[in-house]
Amino acid sequence: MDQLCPRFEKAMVLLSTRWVGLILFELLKGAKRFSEMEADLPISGRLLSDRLKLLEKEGIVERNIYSEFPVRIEYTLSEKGKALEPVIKDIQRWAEEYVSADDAADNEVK
Amino acid sequence: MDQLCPRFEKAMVLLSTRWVGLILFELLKGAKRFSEMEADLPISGRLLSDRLKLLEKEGIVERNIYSEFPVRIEYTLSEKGKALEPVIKDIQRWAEEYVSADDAADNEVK
DNA sequence: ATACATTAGTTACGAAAAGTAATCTAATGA
DNA sequence: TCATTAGATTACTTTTCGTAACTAATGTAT
Repeated sequence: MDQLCPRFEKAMVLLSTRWVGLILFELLKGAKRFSEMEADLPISGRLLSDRLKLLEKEGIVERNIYSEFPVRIEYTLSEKGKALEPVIKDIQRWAEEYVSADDAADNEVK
Repeated sequence: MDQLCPRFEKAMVLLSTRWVGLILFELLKGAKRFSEMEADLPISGRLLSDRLKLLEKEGIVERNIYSEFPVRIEYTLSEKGKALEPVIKDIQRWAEEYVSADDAADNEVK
């Protein structure tokens, strides 16, 4: 039995947190507002708020406030966040090659 | 608001399932028995059992029974499972570069 | 001044899911 | 009968989730 690298384990736990992957995917496309993400992702406002706070705390997401009318708040990826792009891209490639349309349907139907 | 690709969403949900990443990491090192994984990973037997069943159902993990004394059961990655290696490697690289030792400590201390 | 609209959350709370440890089952050979 | 491996089951606690209502800041209309 060998030890897990603590940094790896930490990364894994973070990235395994529900919705974190999808939020990263969303932000890789560019800056997003709270309400845009809420509309795009199958996630409630409460959870989205929780996750954004978590990702901000971890230095992965940045929160920018623009004092316009009405107030506009944009979320973007930090350098640390952008560095996760290869992970997301690999998952996309894998999904295209190995996840069948039928498998994917399981998610919807419930 | 654009639609999420169902295959990608399915892959993301699967890979975001708690412990799945660590189990894949473990199996990328080679065939493992139930008790080895239980010892290596911070996860109870019940959950390990659940996750292995899930991964087997998804065609990612294979379960091989050897009728020896005592019975030996080994888990290995299928081709579909091995194809996830780049994802895990990317996460390792990212963790080494961006997760500080202090951050990693958060995981342990609780 | 008062009331309303807009964006971005927060809070409260019950329901559901996930977590654990400990104990039980089953197959097989010594 | 006991030991070994693998896992299922039970009983229980903890965490997480989703809905819906509420807050806060700011500008606009009356």
